[in-house]
Amino acid sequence: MDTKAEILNSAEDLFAAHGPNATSLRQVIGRANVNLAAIHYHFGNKESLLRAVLSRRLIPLNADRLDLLDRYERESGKRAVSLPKILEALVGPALRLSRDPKKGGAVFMRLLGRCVLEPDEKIQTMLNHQFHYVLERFTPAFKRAVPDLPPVDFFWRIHFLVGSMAHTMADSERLQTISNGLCDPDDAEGTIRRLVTFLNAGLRAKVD
Amino acid sequence: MDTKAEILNSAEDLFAAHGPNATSLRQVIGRANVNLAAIHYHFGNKESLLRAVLSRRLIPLNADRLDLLDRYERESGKRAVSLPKILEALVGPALRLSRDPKKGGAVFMRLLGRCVLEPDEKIQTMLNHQFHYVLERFTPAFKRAVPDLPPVDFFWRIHFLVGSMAHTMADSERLQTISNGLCDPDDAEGTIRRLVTFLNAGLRAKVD
DNA sequence: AAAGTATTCAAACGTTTGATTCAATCGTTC
DNA sequence: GAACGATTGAATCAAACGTTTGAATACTTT
Repeated sequence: MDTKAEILNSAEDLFAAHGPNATSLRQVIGRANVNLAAIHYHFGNKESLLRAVLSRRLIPLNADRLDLLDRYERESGKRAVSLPKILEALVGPALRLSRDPKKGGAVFMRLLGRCVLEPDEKIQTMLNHQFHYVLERFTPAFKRAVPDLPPVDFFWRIHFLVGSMAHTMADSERLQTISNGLCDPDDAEGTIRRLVTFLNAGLRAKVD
Repeated sequence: MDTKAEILNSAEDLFAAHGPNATSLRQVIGRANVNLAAIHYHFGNKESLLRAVLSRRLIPLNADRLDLLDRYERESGKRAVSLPKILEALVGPALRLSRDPKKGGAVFMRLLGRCVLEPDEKIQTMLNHQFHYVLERFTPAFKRAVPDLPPVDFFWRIHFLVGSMAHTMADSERLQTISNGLCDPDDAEGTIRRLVTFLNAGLRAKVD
């Protein structure tokens, strides 16, 4: 039973560092100190292994997002939840992953961001399946918070939002490079605050 | 000499559709109807082929961006160029690629977006080398347009900007899916207008 | 037309990949 | 402790990968 967890942890690390497709199963077993056949015994194939790596953290993460939105909606009573709070419920749990090693830490956050931006169709459908019902719950909340935004522009801005969020999750090391170390990606709360501020303004922008 | 162009076009198509690493040279020669060795004869190896595919379009693109910024700066005289114009000079030429098949069209736009978001280090350094001097010219313009923004927040917001822009270039098909066909990614000017509006508001947001 | 260079071709190279096999070993249950 | 299913081990599979080779063909120059 330990073997299974070792494989998951090793795969998570390597998938996050080089991408799932650029990681071989032999690299995974190397770091996990297990036999190659163990992967196929416990997970069947590489695709299912990736699915398992993602699900382990993604299901609780999405639950966190929905719980947070629920809480904010309860607190607001009949009034619409404010846009920053909705954004906080969407991106907060994702970016706070990096602070909690039990939820995967910065490693899983990067993996998730990379998978969102990954061209591979199998990975896409894998994630869409998990993300669809999250977006379904958030969409009405967004529409209440910015009621004057035409649906077309709304979807476009959600698209821009996903890009910023995923890129921030996937590769904030690059930010450290271009800013000459000025920005600190490990400061989760600072990142969340800045991203929410940015997205809030972008989503509210007057349509022209 | 035709062979070389056929290889470039085929590689561009396939790299854009599935990512460079997920595309084999045998797929490339299949679409190009040339011999496998022709790739190594003309380009040396796969990495150099990708470099050639990118450079062919990227060098003119970045020149367009700098030209546009130059023009706006001339028009503004001593005053700072307005933020929407700077953004237009940065994202406009990139998103207008999709309208001009001679510059690579939507295919190259997607490839470029995907390479920006690609984890592979070789691709990263390849692009950074080309993008560095662009950012170097745009940074002072940005700082003049939003002078009250602290440097830390400035870099963070550029990071968010890159995420939105690259994601929009790489995968606006997804937008068509989640919007049920409501949004039209082929409308380049509409996309530019919406992205500039979004980014302009996000960059101007009051720091809290 | 001959010589010389540039290009194309089929074939093979050595490696790596995900997956499979089957015997050996472990842990539990009777 | 014998019997049993669950798990691990070493070895191997066919397929695909990027790259290389050397002979064959096309093109240019003389």
